[in-house]
Amino acid sequence: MAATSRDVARACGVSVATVSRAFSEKGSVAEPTRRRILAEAERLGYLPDPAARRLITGRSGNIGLIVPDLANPFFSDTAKGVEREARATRLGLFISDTDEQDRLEPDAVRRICRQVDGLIWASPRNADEVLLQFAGTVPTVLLHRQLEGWWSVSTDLADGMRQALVNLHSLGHRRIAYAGGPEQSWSGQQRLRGLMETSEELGVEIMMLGSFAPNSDGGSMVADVVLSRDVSALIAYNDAIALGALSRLASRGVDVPGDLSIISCDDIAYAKLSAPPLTTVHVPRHEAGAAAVDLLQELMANPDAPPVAKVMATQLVIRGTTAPVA
Amino acid sequence: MAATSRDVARACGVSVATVSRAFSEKGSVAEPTRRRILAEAERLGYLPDPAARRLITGRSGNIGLIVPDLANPFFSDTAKGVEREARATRLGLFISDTDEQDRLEPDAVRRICRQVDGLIWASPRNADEVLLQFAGTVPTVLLHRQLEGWWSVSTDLADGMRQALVNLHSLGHRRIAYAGGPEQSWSGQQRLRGLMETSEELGVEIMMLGSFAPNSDGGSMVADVVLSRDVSALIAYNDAIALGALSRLASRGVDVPGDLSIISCDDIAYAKLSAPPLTTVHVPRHEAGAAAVDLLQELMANPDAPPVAKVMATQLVIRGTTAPVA
DNA sequence: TTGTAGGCGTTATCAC
DNA sequence: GTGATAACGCCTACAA
Repeated sequence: MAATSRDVARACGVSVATVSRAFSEKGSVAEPTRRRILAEAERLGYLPDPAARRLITGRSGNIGLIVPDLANPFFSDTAKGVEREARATRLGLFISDTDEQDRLEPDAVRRICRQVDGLIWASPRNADEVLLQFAGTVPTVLLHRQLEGWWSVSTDLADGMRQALVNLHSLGHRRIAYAGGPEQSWSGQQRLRGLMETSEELGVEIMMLGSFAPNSDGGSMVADVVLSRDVSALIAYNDAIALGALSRLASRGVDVPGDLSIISCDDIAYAKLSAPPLTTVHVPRHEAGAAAVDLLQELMANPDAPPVAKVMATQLVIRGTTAPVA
Repeated sequence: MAATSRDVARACGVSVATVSRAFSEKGSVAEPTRRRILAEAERLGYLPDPAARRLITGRSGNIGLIVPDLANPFFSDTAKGVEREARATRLGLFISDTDEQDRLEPDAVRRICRQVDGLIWASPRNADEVLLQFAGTVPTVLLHRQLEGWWSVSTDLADGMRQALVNLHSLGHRRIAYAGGPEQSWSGQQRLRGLMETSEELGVEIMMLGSFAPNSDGGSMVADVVLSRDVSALIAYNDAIALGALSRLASRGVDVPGDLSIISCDDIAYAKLSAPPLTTVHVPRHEAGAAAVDLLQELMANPDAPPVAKVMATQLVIRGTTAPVA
């Protein structure tokens, strides 16, 4: 059995209250007494029980993170950013993965919210109403998504798409296709908005190829579809699709970027390792995750502050899958 | 403020004890009473407070996972397996990433162990002594590693290396190099053992290229080193190294597998998307993660049971980076 | 600066 | 089957 504050108190000849104060960092304890207590605690292996502490203070020192898929590099990088910042600020981290199933999210929130002081919720596709049902339950920062009245950290995908389109346009491309991802995706809508606005601006029309699974299998399908159309450039929803497409295109003997230029979105680690390396819109996932923790701390410290919606910049990274139009 | 058992009790005209029993699934409560309580609880939004429950029962319903790097696909796939199985068995999951720094692990364990009923610890490189110092602290299952007297789930990398070497040998390769990873790595030692035993068996000698960072940058270095040696095949520590090498080799105009065959280890998602796709030893990370949760549950249910060291099979997957020797 | 005492929300132990 | 009550380990007025 682990030592309790009583054990330490007895061993030091003080009361449990003094032991508690010695550990709460702010109660006033005579310096020699504190040192004696800390030493004795160390010797006995005593640390305050988080559950007991939580019961009375109402705070657990933990935060929660809900993501659709930890095995997806986009989200594992995000989670890493959250984890690192949480660790740096001495917060414990609870993680729940919902296996890309929106309907599991409410249960995940319910199961997690009593154990944490705040929640970071990456819900790319769930309906606003589902989120709203948890308003006020637990301090929450949305990640990779915005919602009126909520705290959030998102990335400027609309501008990312603008950069992509402007770049293709300046390379002379006029017949450009877009392969979209899941239709309900919030960030997908931002991409679309950026694409629409910019295509109007530039006076180019974009051929919509439809909605694809945001993974390499979806990418294979994209490759076959795009070859059936008369386009010189492709913008893909994300790197996974682009990598899948690239692989399929190679096996069909298509030269990238000679026959077709490709730009995608995310800039995951393997984007730079493909042949040729992907030109892609860098999305600062790690930084977004860390920022979400910072915002959450603000929110937890001041629950009545007006919501902050932080938007992080994206940046086109030009590599090997784009070239001037033939 | 959330409703408490007292609120529900009052609303139902019963005692808190009965409410508690209605939620503990096994206490005897008259069926109509239970239904009334559950309905009222639902209405009030009552759920037992996990902290209070933990304080008295001593169990939290949570488990912990410690991994070196969540952003590394090897570990994020592992974590995903853990998460999914934990969710399936209704266990909460605490995650701590140690940023590949062994010295952070003890602190991570200490901070996590009071909040969980059991721990899954992926420590590829830390010294046995560091682990032993936590013996008996909290039910623990080691992951991707074995240690005498401990519960563990690992994968048979020695056999994986045997399969790789036998395959290269049967393709006619005799001048074979090995690019290793971190030297203290437990799984690295298993790879080495498999390589040694099999090379002796087959009567081929293996050229040791040394120790490299297990990421794509390490792979670039491997590429340059291997080109300075007279070999026809390369075995790489993991896919990240192989992918980095492949990329570098392509830019140096080396034909894979024409000039050089490559086999690596792990079979991460992007292994099949490179050009050519990687021949690699499949390591069942997801399954290993899930198995660790199962084992941990056994251990938690019966802390005095003799330790189980589960070893999962690996399997060579032949794709495009290997060919008969020129 | 330190001690005393009450209570956080739940479960376990008894009676009834 | 149900109710009263004492823990669980800690924090926090309040008193000294």
